[in-house]
Amino acid sequence: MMDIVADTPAGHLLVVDDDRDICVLLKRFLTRQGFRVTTAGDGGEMIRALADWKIDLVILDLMLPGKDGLSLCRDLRKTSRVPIVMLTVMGEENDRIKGFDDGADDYIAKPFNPHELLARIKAVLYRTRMVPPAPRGGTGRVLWFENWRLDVGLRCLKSSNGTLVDLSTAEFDLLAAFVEHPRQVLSRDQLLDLARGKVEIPFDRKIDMQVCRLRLKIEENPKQPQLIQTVRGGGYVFTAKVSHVEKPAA
Amino acid sequence: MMDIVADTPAGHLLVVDDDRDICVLLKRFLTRQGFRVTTAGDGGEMIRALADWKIDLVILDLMLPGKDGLSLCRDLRKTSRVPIVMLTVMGEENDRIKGFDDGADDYIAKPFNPHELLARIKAVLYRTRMVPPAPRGGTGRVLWFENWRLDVGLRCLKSSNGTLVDLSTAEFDLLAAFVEHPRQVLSRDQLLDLARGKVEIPFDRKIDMQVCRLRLKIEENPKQPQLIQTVRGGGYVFTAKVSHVEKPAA
DNA sequence: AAAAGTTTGTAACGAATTGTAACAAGGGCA
DNA sequence: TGCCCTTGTTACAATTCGTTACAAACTTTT
Repeated sequence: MMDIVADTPAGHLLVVDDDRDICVLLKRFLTRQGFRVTTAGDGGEMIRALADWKIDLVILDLMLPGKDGLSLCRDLRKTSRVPIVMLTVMGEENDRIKGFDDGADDYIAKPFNPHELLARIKAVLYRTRMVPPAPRGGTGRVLWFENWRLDVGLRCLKSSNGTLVDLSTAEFDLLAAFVEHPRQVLSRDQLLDLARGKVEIPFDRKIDMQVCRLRLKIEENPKQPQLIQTVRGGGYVFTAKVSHVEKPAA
Repeated sequence: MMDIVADTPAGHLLVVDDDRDICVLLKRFLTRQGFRVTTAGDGGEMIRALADWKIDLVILDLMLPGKDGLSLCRDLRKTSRVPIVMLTVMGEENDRIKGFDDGADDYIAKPFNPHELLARIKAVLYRTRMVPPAPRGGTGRVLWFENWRLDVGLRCLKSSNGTLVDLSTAEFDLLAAFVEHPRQVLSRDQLLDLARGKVEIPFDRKIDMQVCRLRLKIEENPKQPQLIQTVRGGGYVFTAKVSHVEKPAA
């Protein structure tokens, strides 16, 4: 259950399509645009996802194995007010209109232009007022330290030579906590709180491990760490100078 | 030769398209917009251009004679991080999305609005351009005394011959306290305070131990200490002459 | 749904660091 | 010199941290 608290995405989308490729590509694209994306291959998975998460918008393929998208759309509307964008296939004009009839908030024909889909998603989200239309101020935060560029919105870390460093969620959150509180000694409890957003019960050594792993990825020489230094009996400090850069709205 | 300057997002673009007209038109337009533009008609020319110049962004047509744009895109991504904007033809929707999958940073469908292309180029350049990291600020305080160089920012101590002396955190802090208060008699309480930032309760002999250990590491002859001298009944004094040096921006 | 691959958390061991105790050494003063 | 007091040093014990190995929890693939 990955729960991201540090920087909430623009919204949580659910893509329902039986074509795995489409799911993957859409997930990648929309994630890059700042959304959190969950995918489902059929109606069952969709129901489950909707039960498990608070979904802001559903992108629903018209043709699905088992129960088709239209019926799902209808069903959904009976039980929920979640906005729906239907994916239809070029030429199925009738179905398209039916899609509207059956409660979809918008539709888009496959093959589609991802940017157009994005625009529709934003428009629907805006209309339904679930989420502010543009990514909020914090989303585009980009931070520099040493030779690193940390894009909080995109949740990625690049070296200045351009190589992308692969950080897991937990690693990213921890690093973000450090970078956003440079030159402060952060106790393990504080770090746990900052990185997970939760106050965990017992004194743990999770953080130690996490720090160790993080150091392996971002320190030149992990044995003599420059960025994350340990304060015996206190916690850890991030010692680099951090410069903030505000990314303009896309 | 390229310039990394802040005034304009201008840069050196490489347009790869087998359609000579497109190349010419794009070159004219983009040049007017302040970019330096090189064109290539196929993959071979592209490779050569990339070798000859420092290209900031590649505009790559999807359909090319010989090796097509997609494979080129993939290849390029393996060897370089240069941003890529793909040109696709309306209707090649699958390829379009695949372009994303294969590492393009953005794409635009032909026929396109030049201004839209311009906007995409700028956006990609902004997203991907690496700004040199900010120099480390005042934290780079460096202090000299005798034959030693104490880098407070890097928390390391070097001998003038370059050998690095390995100090533990507590040792470093204690030394820093001394070096930053030269020629002052510092009581044990003061030292405790300066080095740990805390006022500890009972009178201890911790400091004595630390001083002893520090002397072993930095004194030529620990039995007859020159740098840290003890003041009987008072504490310790750091007697060396200290010169401050502000570290230049890296 | 099983399997393979990731990521995260636990346990444990070893190493480094720091504090305590004990005693030796040295200084000042009668 | 001999006695008290302070400091230096050694030995040892107690923390604390880094890291490896492994298990549990999740994800993604098949």
